[in-house]
Amino acid sequence: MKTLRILAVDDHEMTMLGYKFILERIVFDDHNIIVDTANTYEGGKQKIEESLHSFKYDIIFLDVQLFPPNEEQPNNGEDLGILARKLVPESKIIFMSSFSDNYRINSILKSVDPDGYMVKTDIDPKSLEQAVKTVTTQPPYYSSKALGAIRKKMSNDITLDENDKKILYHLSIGTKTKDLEKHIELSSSSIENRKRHLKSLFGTEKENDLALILAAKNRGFI
Amino acid sequence: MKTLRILAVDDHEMTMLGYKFILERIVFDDHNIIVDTANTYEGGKQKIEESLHSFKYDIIFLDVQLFPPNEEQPNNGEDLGILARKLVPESKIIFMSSFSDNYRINSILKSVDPDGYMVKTDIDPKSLEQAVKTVTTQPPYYSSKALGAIRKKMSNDITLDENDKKILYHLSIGTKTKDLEKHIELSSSSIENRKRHLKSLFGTEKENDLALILAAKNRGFI
DNA sequence: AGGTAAACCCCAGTTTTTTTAAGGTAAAAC
DNA sequence: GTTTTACCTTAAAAAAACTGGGGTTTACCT
Repeated sequence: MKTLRILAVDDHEMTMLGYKFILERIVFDDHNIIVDTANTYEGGKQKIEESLHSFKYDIIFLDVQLFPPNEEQPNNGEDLGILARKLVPESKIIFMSSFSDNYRINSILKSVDPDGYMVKTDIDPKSLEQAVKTVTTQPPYYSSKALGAIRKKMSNDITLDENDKKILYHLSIGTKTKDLEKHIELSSSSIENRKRHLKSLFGTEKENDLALILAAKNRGFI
Repeated sequence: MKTLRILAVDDHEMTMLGYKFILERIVFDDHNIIVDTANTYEGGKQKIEESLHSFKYDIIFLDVQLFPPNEEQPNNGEDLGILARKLVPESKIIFMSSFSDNYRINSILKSVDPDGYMVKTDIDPKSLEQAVKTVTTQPPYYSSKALGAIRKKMSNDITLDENDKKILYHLSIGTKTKDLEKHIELSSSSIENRKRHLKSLFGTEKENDLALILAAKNRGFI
């Protein structure tokens, strides 16, 4: 009887209890599943560091958003993922996130390259079980909505560089064109040029910014 | 009792019989599964065209390689996929292929954006069943090895243009540098520059071409 | 070992693309 | 009704990519 150790980090106490309840009831070969939990960045970090000197977690579930969006917290789930990768590279990391937007998914897939990514609305006992099993045998596991987003990106032949992506992202969250230069290392006319270029790429010439971000969203870039 | 109609196209008669045998035995809600088969591009095309006037196929399984690699055939599974998309856009298309190399996977994901992609070594009764169910309810379905390839691509931030990809691809199939100009619309010195640039991108400066294509393979580009 | 072809490297000139600044117009916001 | 913002044009500067011409090194063949 092997023991499969899981750490789940989510800021909502209740949902985490749900995960723990479901995960520990998974029947998986001759494995005994034990779930630890934490509900802050610091708490998760501590659990991982403690584990270094004893057992190590086989799977770490991480909520991307460890704090309410309005609170300006320095560290989120993504940072904890990066830290975990460094401390315990052999642990499988599965991200959970409520948004299925491509910008964040892409950012996470690049920065930590997790062994799994689940959009929260896809999470249920069945998918959690599937995730645990897939990730331990042949990662990665991506939940249905995540796969949909990934599919959009893969079926796309438009390639954008970092500046283009930043422009799209900032526009999508409501940043005004005139304020873009504060976030992107380019002159205002360059940004305008790129915006024009982007609109032609996405077939929204002579339309407004909303049409552009809508098109970019449809194609899976935001 | 609904009827789920499946068309499977593969040039190996025997493997196709296997698919038919397994697919028709899948228990899926109150569905009755019927599998038609074809073993050539022409045969598949004909079946699809016939279906236009009666029922339509719910799922079409397509072997990417419909002919032995040495035979110079004009049409392969990819072409049949493009045709099928045009004739019956509502049919789900699942590609099967023996190679898991990214170059081909990417090409197919872009040209037809199939609802499923299965690497042949991943195919077994269980995965076939999973593919049928996933594709009918919430596509896409990608088999384990395909997901591995997709993961590699998603997790890296190197963006290459068409010429770079062509150079990598041709180098990987053994094309000599001096012959590259026949396949790519660039001068020989441009190709050399790009090769140098590629080697620096992949961290294989001052190494030979083998190191470059190995690195590119590892990162999921070939 | 000698000879040859391919791979590789470097440079200088050219073309192409990107960036930048400056100035103007039309629409929207206040 | 004035100010702000978005958008466009132009021209010049800078950066990046391409090209043709050198050359040297490496690999392979007999």
